Amino acid sequence: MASVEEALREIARGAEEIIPIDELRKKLSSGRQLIIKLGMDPTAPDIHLGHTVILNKLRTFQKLGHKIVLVIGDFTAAIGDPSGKNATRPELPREKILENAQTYADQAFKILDRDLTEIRYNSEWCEKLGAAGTIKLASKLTVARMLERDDFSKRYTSNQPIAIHEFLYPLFQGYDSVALKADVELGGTDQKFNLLMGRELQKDAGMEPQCVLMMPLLVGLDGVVKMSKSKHNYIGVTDEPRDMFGKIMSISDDLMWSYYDLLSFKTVDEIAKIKYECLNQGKNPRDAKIELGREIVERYHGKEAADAAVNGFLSQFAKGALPEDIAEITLSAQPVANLLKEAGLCATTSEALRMIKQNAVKCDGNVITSKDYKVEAGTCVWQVGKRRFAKITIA
RNA sequence: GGAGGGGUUCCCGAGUGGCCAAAGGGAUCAGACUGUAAAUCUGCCGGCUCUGCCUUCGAAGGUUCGAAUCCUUCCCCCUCCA
Repeated sequence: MASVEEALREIARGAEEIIPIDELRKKLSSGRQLIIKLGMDPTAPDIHLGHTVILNKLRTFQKLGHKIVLVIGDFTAAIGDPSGKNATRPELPREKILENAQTYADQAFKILDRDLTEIRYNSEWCEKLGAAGTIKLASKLTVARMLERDDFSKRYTSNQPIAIHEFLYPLFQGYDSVALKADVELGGTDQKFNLLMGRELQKDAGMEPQCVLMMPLLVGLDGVVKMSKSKHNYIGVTDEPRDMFGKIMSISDDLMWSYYDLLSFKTVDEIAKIKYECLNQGKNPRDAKIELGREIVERYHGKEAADAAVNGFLSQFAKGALPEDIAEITLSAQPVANLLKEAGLCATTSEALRMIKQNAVKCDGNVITSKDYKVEAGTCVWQVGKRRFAKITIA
């Protein structure tokens, strides 16, 4: 059994903020099994690397023997977490929410120990509240307090709509903590308001308030906003190995260091060493990125797939070779633009024509310069841009 | 309930009767340069049977030779007053 201080150091690693740290120390010292809560909003089915930052941290708690409770927000999903949003979220149909929740949980178990994890749906206790309970809950907070929230105040001052039900989200999330008697709740920094709500409601209910641990938000592939499904800047844990690796290779060097800190299982010292080598000893940052990519792909797909992804990448982009498995398709003779559309290389013929005009289309390595290019019978490898390939046979 | 402002192509945002597939910026995509990095430069940026044609400016009607722009009704958002 690790000492309390050791445990605390491990828990605090990479964390943005722990509120309040003294209470957490006290809870850890008590020797009892703590209830660690993580809420999940099942509005999108795929877990991406941004989510894993927190899941990795949950795993740390698991290793220390504490109990993880994943709260699937099937009830609150009807609201949609307004955190960090600048718009009201669309409502999801019930069956879609449950389906997402299932997929979500399955993916979480790529990281978490299934035997030490409990999954609860918050409709279990939220539905029992009924209208009367909800009104009582809503009485705990003032509108002024609610408008202190950064995302709400921004929307409010910029004349964006805020629906009343969005105010209920933090309250229900806080109520989850009451229902579960949570000791610690994890979340991203954007969850601060919601997480603290749990503390307030627990105090109000006369129980020991939970501690709050916030992890930094992982920045998405664009290098600007946080990784999220809706921004299309994410790396999903179910992404194909080659895709996953390619996405990691496409991030900027600055972003890479942030990914190292939040995603790598290497020790802080090991990461510092790699960084030093790149900055002072002429190590190519590309190689550091390859190492990171390999580690992450291996975590979700195994060593063999990781090796294949790395090698495929090197031969395709560093040496200019063709990728290994190119989709094969047989089509009838037709104008080039239509051919590219039919083969799925371009979304529309207009796009295909544009690509041709921009010298982005190649047939067996030769740039196609005219839309009037005569397609001949036989098999050729067609390429659009750097990464779209198809082997087309003209019947 | 009253008064006023507003809904434009992925996003922001110009556009008040023809020169509008619609300025400008962002994102995406492509080309150059590279480490498929970033930055930078260039181009593209509704669709099609592509020197032309078709569909688009909250929705539906209408006026007009011609409407994103004018009129009518409806839907939605915001602000102030009550």
